[in-house]
Amino acid sequence: MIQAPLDHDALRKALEAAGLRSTSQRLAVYDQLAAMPHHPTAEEVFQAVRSSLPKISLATVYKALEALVAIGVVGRLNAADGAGSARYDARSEDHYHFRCLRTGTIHDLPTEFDPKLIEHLDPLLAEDLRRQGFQVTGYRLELLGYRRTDGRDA
Amino acid sequence: MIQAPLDHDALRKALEAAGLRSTSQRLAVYDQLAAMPHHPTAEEVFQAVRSSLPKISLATVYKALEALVAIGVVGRLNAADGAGSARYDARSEDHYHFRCLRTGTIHDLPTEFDPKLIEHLDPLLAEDLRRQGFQVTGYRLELLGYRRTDGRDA
DNA sequence: ATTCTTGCAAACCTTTTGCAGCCTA
DNA sequence: TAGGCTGCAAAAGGTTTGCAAGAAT
Repeated sequence: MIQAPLDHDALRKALEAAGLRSTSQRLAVYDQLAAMPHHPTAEEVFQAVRSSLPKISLATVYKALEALVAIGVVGRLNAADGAGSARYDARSEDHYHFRCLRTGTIHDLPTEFDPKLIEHLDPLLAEDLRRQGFQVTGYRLELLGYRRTDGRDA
Repeated sequence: MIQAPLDHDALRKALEAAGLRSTSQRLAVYDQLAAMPHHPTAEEVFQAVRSSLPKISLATVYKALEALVAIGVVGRLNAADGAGSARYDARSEDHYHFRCLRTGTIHDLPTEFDPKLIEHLDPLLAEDLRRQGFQVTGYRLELLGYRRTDGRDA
């Protein structure tokens, strides 16, 4: 099971530590995001959050997501191939994604394997890159394919 | 050195084989794209192509890029993290990218290493994924970091 | 009390589309 | 010649911004 989402106290502290205020909108956005298994778009988060905060606006959802990304408790994922909208992820640490080429949805991958993939990359390559002026600080691995249609997928 | 870009004859054949026509705009877009080392946005391609075809329109550049992606001679890369614009790549086969977190530019990585990374992924995981309904057909690996500022980068 | 945040609407940017005229096969 | 393609302009998403009123510290 992925990772325990932050509770309100932890999230309040994280916001506070960054000099940001903890508002009901930010908490609600985080809660809804953490509860959605397929990393949703801002619009999807908006629709979900309306159930608890009917008067929230889409702009506020964008701002809240931006704040959560800024403090590092939420990640923003790129769109399928440059088109469409961004997707958000309540996990902050490195992990892998599976992107369904049919629906565009993104799923978390179990991370029992290879948590430090980059250490396996050819050390010679790393040396080579450094020499060329590339300082590598992280990586992103995404598996592509098709998800059996049987439920949570659209 | 990466890969030889297609010459006009090869590109004409590729377009023809797909039932598409070879136009000066499509050839020019491909040429400019292949000549740019840091995978450019549609707008950047547009500006570059104007030097040879001053009356080309941005819409045509988008359509040409779409055609080139459709026949598989150009790849479309996702935007940095969901925001901004897509970037294009005149290479079609699997390879790796380095994304500069400062400028957003994307560079090709030398591919001397690990051309079949996915085969190294835990076979157990692959089995696990299949059981869960994920059919993996490809993957995307992107290194993130900072590029020494010394030239082609903005 | 002060400063940050919200919500609304308008602005913005990237990408797509409709259509008349042009060009390729 | 026929049908795809271009170029223009307008439309369509998705995301950001300006600002007055409201909320958090």
